[in-house]
Amino acid sequence: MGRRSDHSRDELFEMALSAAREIAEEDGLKGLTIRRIAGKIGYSHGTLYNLFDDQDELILHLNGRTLDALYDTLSAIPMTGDPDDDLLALARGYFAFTRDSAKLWNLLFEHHLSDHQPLPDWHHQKIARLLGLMDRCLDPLFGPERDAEKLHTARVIWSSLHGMCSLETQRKLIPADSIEAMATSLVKNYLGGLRASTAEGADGVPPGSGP
Amino acid sequence: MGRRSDHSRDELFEMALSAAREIAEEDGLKGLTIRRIAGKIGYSHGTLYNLFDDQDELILHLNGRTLDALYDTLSAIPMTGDPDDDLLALARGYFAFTRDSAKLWNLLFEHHLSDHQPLPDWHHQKIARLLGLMDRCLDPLFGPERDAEKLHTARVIWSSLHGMCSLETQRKLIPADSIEAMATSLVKNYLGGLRASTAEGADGVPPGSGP
DNA sequence: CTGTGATCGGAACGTCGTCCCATTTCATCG
DNA sequence: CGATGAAATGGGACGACGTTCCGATCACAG
Repeated sequence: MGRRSDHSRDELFEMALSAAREIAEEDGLKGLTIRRIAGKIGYSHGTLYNLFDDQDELILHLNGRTLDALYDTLSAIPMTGDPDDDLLALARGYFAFTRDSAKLWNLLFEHHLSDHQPLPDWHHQKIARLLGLMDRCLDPLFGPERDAEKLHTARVIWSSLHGMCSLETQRKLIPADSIEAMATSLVKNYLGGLRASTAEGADGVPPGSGP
Repeated sequence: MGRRSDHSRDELFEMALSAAREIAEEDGLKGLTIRRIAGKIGYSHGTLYNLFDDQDELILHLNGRTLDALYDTLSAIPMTGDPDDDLLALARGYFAFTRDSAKLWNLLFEHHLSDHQPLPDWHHQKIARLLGLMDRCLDPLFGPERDAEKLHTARVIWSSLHGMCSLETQRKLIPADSIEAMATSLVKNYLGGLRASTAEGADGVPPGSGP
């Protein structure tokens, strides 16, 4: 019953998160119990409380791993330098990830910290890193002196793609459209409108769209 | 212990959903337990199982009420006939709703039926009704013979707005941009690009858009 | 070899969803 | 009016959950 030297503390940490990932991939948040994770790695449930403060923190770390995996997937996509093509390539990679790891990706949004506690900084940085990938695609469209607009544009596109994935995985956008087609339409026309309005010196308002 | 005629079955149904709504508004999904709902309306927890199959079905009905409330809010917004203005008015109404009823709106997406069971038809119809509001805004942009493109456009915008709300309420889009500004940018430029591409006969939105 | 501190297993507690059933009440019929 | 059956209600029971706690046990320093 006492101390076992089967695994180091770090190994245990990894084993727990790995087991949690497998359970979440299979049964989602509902099946992700402390006791089941502990059973899967051959330890008692009390032991997990030596590694994590509570269930929330465990899931937070699992979500961190999911964000890392998404970043690894997207950052491996080759960029061509064409904003439209590159954004769509990222979108396709994103969609593929949310489909292959649907339950894991859903966990990112199903799980909340209680009392509207803010997420830790390292979590926000993982998100910012993902947004940075989109941001870089837009470099050719915006000069280096227009960083704020570029970031704004990246956020609009990122949020929009997120919404498409969210509604698709929950099957709440029927009759189902192809989200690939939706993303294509979004990128082509949104960037098209953006190019037109900035080319004519307007402020985001395309000419001829006034009341 | 026995039958009470304090309330009819329908009254009980309404009382339960109303109590559930108040609890969800305060404590979200975590606090939404059968026992707490029952306690709030002065009945035992067993009684709720005469009204609902299980917790999932209760939440499903609560979510239905939330969709109804959202529809009532949005359909009361006066329309001008200008697609840009009307879509933005709907977006602002949507944003206001998701902020005022944040926990209730989150419940729409935190809660899943197990085993990827499809949502009931009446639920899908409530969503379709909301989408219809966006669809009607786009009437001036698309002739009556281009219904498919119009619906496609409505879905792109609806999904995008949803993504913005989703990331905002979860504070997962920091540093926070104003989603009102994001929505304005989206609608102006996306519709602008759409107008430009269709005016030039390009295929920004191919009819029957498939790969 | 001995002490000490970290680590582990598992009991305990309160809560949960769900099932079950004796009990009570209402509506209907004789 | 009184009996009868159906519907509804309260609450016990069960297994599972998150979390806390503590005695038992082991690794390691001295």
